[in-house]
Amino acid sequence: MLSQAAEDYLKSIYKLQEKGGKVSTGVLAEFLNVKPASVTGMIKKLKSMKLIKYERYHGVTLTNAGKAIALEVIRHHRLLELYLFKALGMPWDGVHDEAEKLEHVISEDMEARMDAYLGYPTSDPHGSPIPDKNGVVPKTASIPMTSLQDGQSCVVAEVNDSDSALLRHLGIFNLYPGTRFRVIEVAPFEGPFTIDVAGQQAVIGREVAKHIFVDDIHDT
Amino acid sequence: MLSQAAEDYLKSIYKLQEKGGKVSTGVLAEFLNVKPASVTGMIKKLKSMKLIKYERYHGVTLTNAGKAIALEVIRHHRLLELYLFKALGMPWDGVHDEAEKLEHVISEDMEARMDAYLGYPTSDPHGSPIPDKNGVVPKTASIPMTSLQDGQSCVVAEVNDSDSALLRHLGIFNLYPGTRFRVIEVAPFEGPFTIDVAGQQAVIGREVAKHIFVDDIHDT
DNA sequence: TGTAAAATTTAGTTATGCCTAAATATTTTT
DNA sequence: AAAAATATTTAGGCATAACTAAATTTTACA
Repeated sequence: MLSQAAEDYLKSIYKLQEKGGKVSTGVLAEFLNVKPASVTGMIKKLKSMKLIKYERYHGVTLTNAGKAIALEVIRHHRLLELYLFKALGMPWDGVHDEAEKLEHVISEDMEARMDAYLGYPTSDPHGSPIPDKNGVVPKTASIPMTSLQDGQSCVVAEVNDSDSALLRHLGIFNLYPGTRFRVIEVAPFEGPFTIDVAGQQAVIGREVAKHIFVDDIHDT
Repeated sequence: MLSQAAEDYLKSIYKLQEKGGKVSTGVLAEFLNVKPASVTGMIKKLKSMKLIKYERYHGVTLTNAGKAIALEVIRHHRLLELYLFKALGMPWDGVHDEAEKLEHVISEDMEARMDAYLGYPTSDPHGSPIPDKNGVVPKTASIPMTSLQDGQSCVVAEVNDSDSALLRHLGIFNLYPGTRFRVIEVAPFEGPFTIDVAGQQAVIGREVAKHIFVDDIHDT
């Protein structure tokens, strides 16, 4: 069995790899809140297990075996988030931390039971896709809210799940996945977004908007 | 935060202490499947944290602080067992292993939500009492099945939860907590018990009977 | 293109929690 | 009550996964 630390490394590499191909030691260290020297150590171990490809000073990528494990852990995490949200009524800003601990310890049987209970869902409470049991990730096609223009209407597709204060803030405006809103105005010079959510006006700063992804865009 | 290993030691000391007062290094080592030398090491650590009382060569007992932690872990375990059984439909011979891993990682919030969902239960699927959130353990007054006589009728109160093969075996005869059965015959010379469960006859060996505890006994 | 800055790796340390082997204390037996 | 058997502790090691400090490699720019 793989250690929790190793699973976290693989999961993190997967997430960072999605943006840019190779993942550097420094970026991974920053993401995992450890020192770069510690990352080098774990990298060697993961390489010896053939879970990553690695050359000194040149970053890492996952092998197929490594990717499979990363997706399994992500699947656990997202299924757990949705399960805790729906079955136990946990607030959407609380499920991430709980899932972060549980994802490493649940059995395949428990995974399957949650999956069935939830009706084989494809996304978690924050809109992130849930890989299926074969590691296939449902396709999503959302764009950052920051690229919206005045007058455009859209639906919240996904929000960053790791910052619970941000999630509480979005909850106040009802900005959950599935919620439609319309951009009233984008203030010039990288200013905030004034939007209309179900008749209510809200002002969303750039920093917040960066963490919101939307789709189904219409000009009005 | 206390390590999982430390929590397991405290939980084990609590369970062993229930039978005989002080817990010896050897008994604890056997129970935890580690070597006595390892136990000595952990004991020193727990003593320095004031969670146990200990004198070289003379066994350990829990302090109030240690007992509180032990009961918290046991509460997690038993709530989880019942939750997995009722909410996810896990078989009663599977919940122990899953709970064993989860008990160390769930939050107080999750504990409270499961407790509420289950209606503040007082016993788990194997009939073991669930300590309340203040560490108060519901009183039970069951006796070992091995002390039953011919013709006595009783109700299953509690069965040992850690041996899943045993639990599967009992499941075949419907010997769950709450099930009433009658002793038809106790074979002489430490022989097996022939019993009647809802009209069905079953033969239960001594070794199995040792793990079954019963109450509400009537002579018929 | 050479040098300074930045990133990364190596080397050596720490803490946990387990192990074996040897030493020591306690208990049982004769 | 001494010897033998049993239990426990000490001493020294190992693996994991983090750390700091120093050395090395890469990159960026002057």
